[in-house]
Amino acid sequence: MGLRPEQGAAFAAETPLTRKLERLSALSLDEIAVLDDLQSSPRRVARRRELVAEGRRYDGVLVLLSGVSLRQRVLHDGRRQVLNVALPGDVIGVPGCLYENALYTVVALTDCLVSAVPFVRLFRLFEPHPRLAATIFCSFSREAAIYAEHLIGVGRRSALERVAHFLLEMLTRLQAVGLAGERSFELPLTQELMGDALGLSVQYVNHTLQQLRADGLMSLDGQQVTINDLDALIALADFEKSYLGGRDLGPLRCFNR
Amino acid sequence: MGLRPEQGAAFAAETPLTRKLERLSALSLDEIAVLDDLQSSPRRVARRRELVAEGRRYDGVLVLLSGVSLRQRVLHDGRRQVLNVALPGDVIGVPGCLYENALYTVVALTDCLVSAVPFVRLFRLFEPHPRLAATIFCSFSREAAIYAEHLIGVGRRSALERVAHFLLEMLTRLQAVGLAGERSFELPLTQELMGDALGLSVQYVNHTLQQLRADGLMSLDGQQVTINDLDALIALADFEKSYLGGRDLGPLRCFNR
DNA sequence: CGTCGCTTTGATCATGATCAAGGGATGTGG
DNA sequence: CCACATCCCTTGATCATGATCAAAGCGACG
Repeated sequence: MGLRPEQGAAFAAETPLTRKLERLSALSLDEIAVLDDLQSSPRRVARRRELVAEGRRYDGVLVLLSGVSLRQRVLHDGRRQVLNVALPGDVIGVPGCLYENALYTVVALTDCLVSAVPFVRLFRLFEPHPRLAATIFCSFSREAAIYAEHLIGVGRRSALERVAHFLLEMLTRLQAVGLAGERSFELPLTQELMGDALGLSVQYVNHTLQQLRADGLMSLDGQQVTINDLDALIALADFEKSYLGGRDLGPLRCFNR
Repeated sequence: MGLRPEQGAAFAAETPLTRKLERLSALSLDEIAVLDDLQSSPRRVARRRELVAEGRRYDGVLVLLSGVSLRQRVLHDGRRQVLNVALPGDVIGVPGCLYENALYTVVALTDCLVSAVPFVRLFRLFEPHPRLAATIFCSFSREAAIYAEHLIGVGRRSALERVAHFLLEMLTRLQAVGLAGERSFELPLTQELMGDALGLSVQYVNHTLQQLRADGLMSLDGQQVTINDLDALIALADFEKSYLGGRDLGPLRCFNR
């Protein structure tokens, strides 16, 4: 569902991945065709199933076409850390699948549509499409920036700031793939999972959300989050969205000459 | 100092970077020559100077040849999060420099020797040396794994586990570039910086180190750390070193056929 | 010899965890 | 259609991990 709704459109960025990469640097029709080809023959994965299993070996990555999935690690005593939330357009398996044995588990939070891209196909882009390859590999490297930002949050932000930051990140990322409104979106995680992502207990996440609501910064109706005072929330969270996007991928400038 | 000590050696992995990449997959003499060339004309940077300034624009990355540097972010109110410790052989500027404006600051902890590698030169490797380019870009992507591991630590490990994990990571990484003994190394950070890396206060880091010493797991003499009971420390920290290395870079297998 | 940077110590405090339990929803099988 | 189960949110009480504040010791270095 939702896969290429406007099949007839002349040069629309059709898949979420194309859409995302387009935000980094303009793509040629040729490159878009290559990307589309990479995402052909998608596979359906049901809720709660594992997309990537820790310890297994993989020969490629997955592109998430629709749905939401979670990268996580469970420690021996059951404590869990959610490393990242993958939204449509995200690539699953970086960096976990770059190792002999996958480092993390990725589970489908909702039913997902994914397309497998073997490493061979990625590396074969080097020669005919160096610019596209560079764009893709830079976006892989940027993965690290999202983790770094989470690290800053978990390491040095208070619970309130963390939750606020998380909400802003979700809003921004969902907007980037057209899944959120101006100031509202549907929260894809339970409060327990938010806790596991933010290094907090369920109860404290709940408490914190109530605090944000009491302060009039946001409101919650079921899973529907509405940000009431965007500026105040941004100030509270010290949110700097540049790490999520940025118009022209800096390093790619050198292809323009 | 320490740069290419054995100039005459026939096929020694001479620079720390070559050494590191060699651990991922065997390099041809040709590829080693290219790497050496990338690292020619190093620049000296004094202690405390910034190698990368947050907000500035960069057109390449730096390879750290010798010395230690810190990637960090300072929040508006002065709280600091140390994101990573860069050791010889590490590439500085991923992912921070992949943005229009650098996301993080990198400061030299000791005097450093670095070599600048413009993005153009990296991308020019695609065509003549696809295998090498793949190795380099995969190692960039793996950067994310180190952050993810830190995230797990800061999010879900106790202070004791965190400090233990940090010590083990330093030991392993320093060994990889020949800067540590079997079970001892020189700690390149002050306790305050360790705190900023681990999301702890200075005093508590101190307290925790004393606890580890009292339990006979390690001993400390000035900056010299000695691990007394490696197995116990590994068990305590739930340390899984595969994220730091791993013999054959999984995705590169496809070049072998 | 004084100062600066770092470690150490101790006392007090607060953020956020844990434990325990109740309360809707939604779903499911009898 | 109802009993029951499950999943998730919510509330309150208590507890502990680790922060903060304050200050002293201790080299090294100019």
